[in-house]
Amino acid sequence: MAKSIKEIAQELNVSKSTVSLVINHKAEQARISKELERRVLDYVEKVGYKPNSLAKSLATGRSNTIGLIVENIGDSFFGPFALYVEELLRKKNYHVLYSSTLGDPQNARDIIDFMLEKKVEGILLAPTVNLDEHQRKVLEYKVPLVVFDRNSPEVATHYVHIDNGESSRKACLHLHEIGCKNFGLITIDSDQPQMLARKNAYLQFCEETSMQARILHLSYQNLRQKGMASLQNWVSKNTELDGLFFTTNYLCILGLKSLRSEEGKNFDFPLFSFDDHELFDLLNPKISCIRQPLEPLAKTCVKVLLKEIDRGISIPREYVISTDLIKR
Amino acid sequence: MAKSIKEIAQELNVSKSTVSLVINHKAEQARISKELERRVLDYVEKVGYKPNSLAKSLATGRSNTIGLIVENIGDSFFGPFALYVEELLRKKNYHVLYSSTLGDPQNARDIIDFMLEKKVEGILLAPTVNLDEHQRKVLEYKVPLVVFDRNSPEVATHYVHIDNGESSRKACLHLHEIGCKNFGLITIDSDQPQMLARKNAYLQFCEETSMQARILHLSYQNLRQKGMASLQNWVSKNTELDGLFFTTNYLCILGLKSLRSEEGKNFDFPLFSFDDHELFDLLNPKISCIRQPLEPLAKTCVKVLLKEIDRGISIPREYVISTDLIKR
DNA sequence: TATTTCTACTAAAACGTATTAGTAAAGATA
DNA sequence: TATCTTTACTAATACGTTTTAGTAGAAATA
Repeated sequence: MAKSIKEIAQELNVSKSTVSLVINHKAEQARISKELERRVLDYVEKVGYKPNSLAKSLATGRSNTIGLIVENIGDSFFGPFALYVEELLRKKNYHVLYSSTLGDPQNARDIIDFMLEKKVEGILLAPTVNLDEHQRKVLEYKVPLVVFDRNSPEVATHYVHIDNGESSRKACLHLHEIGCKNFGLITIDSDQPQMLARKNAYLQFCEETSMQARILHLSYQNLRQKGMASLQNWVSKNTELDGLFFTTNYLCILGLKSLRSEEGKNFDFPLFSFDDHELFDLLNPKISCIRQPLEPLAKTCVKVLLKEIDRGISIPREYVISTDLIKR
Repeated sequence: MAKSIKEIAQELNVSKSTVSLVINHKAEQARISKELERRVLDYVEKVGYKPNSLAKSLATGRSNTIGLIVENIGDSFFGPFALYVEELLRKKNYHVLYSSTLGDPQNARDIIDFMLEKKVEGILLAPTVNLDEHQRKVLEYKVPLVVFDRNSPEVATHYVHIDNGESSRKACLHLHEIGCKNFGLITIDSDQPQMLARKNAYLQFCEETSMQARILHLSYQNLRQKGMASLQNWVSKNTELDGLFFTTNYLCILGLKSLRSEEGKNFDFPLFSFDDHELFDLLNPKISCIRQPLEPLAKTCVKVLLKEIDRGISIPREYVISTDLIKR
């Protein structure tokens, strides 16, 4: 069905080179006559020629594809983020090969390998833990790499992120201002740097204000099943609590669900979420939050990556995007 | 950095064929001696050989990639759906080249062309309107195509979907049962078949029960800006309304936001959404809904597509997945 | 008229792999 | 010892492009 340049050339009684040159708008520079150019162009149009991208990439070394590696394409942060990325890249004639790691380093490694094999021209990565080796590998292969959302301090890459510490501090101040003098922190039990930064800012705040630190660590594994129970348990034990700060929106949602399901026992203290959610402004209690501005985040990632691709790999830098405090 | 088979062969003083055969576990069938096999294997391991997928695909005709074309990877239906698809395909050693059409047929056509050029082995498509030609093109190119969520009746493809009419009818019956005798329908102003089916079932229901049909059509363009106003306006004009049926969840969310923002004027009739949402069970008023079971949907899509890829293109069939009515 | 320069192309090599037909050497058979 | 098999490989071709060096013929120059 799909004709190749070779076939087209035979059918037109010209050489493959001629056809290729014409197709790639190099007729003029290769001194192909206008007549022949037209003849080729018309025929190509007529048979509906579609280039074989694989062969093309093999010959040129360019795949026009970039890899996007997120934690979970289905969640309310990465999904919309991915959409922005795709839109921005579409304009530059790039396409996206994406994959979700689900936080599993082995998945992440497989994905990176696959993308290197596919000869993506650059990779946009939200790393899992234990991914240093593979990030170095990408760099060794001279494939531009931009890391976002979190990073490994041990690997020197371009890194686009929000200021987690500062944002977390803003959150604490806000809670304090509206009267919470004993709010607790609910976070995920992992050493993802961005989570640690959020937690540390809270700890620091506690120290400064002499507030007692109350932290619940939940594990990402079977969060749905075990998380709710431990959260309920923890809250009912810590009766002095007068506010909750969730270090990410899915924890906040979990919190809402578990606290809600305890009928009767209506808690009435403020909840705060790191990361907004489409429906947070419809809920009561009202949920204030830190919002990561997705579009600037995506724009910066794409801009930095494309620059690396165009101009060659440069000295790694950090790009900090400031967050918004949404009071509700 | 990345060594090729050719280089490896030279460095080992053997032929390219030998290296290739060993790498592809065909040493035995090609009667390569165990010793040489080991030698090659060790060396390949040592230099960290990574095959060039492009060259490989060019030679074998297999890309191990499938294309996934959705409307919006960032939304709460397609995002999680995509995650399921990816997971299922990962197990079969396939990867995903995805793209969002945003409902724009021209985007969709570009995406399809790109995927054909990339030699994806199959395409999973949620079509936009006016995409018949390009769907036929995919079929002409002998690339397996499975369409989901919506289809064009004019093109014969495998089609995985829920029964929109029947589900919509279930929704109407539910609303009727809980006492709504005058509920209206809010839908999108487009001729997407699944939306039409939902609307038609409502109309049919109206006829059967002699309920007056009240329908508001909103346009997808600048929904966010204009939609809220027209919705508020419509609801306040139709004072007899005692329930609202939204034909999709983003409309329902829009509805919630616009109705909510009218302070004071608290409406207290039931809302029903076609498509669930992560947070619907946390809202009040409680939102009942039709839930499309994402996992079965994704499983069926993937299964059908892989079968087509394996066994060759077969006569198009429809696969209907039944929905759940979630009462809240 | 002999040489140079243009014109309008084409031949050939390259990208990195898979695959099939072929082959030299050793071993088995008669 | 002459022929057939088997062993252990390799040479050659193909996949579909891009790109560079080359070339035959015409036109211009000397």
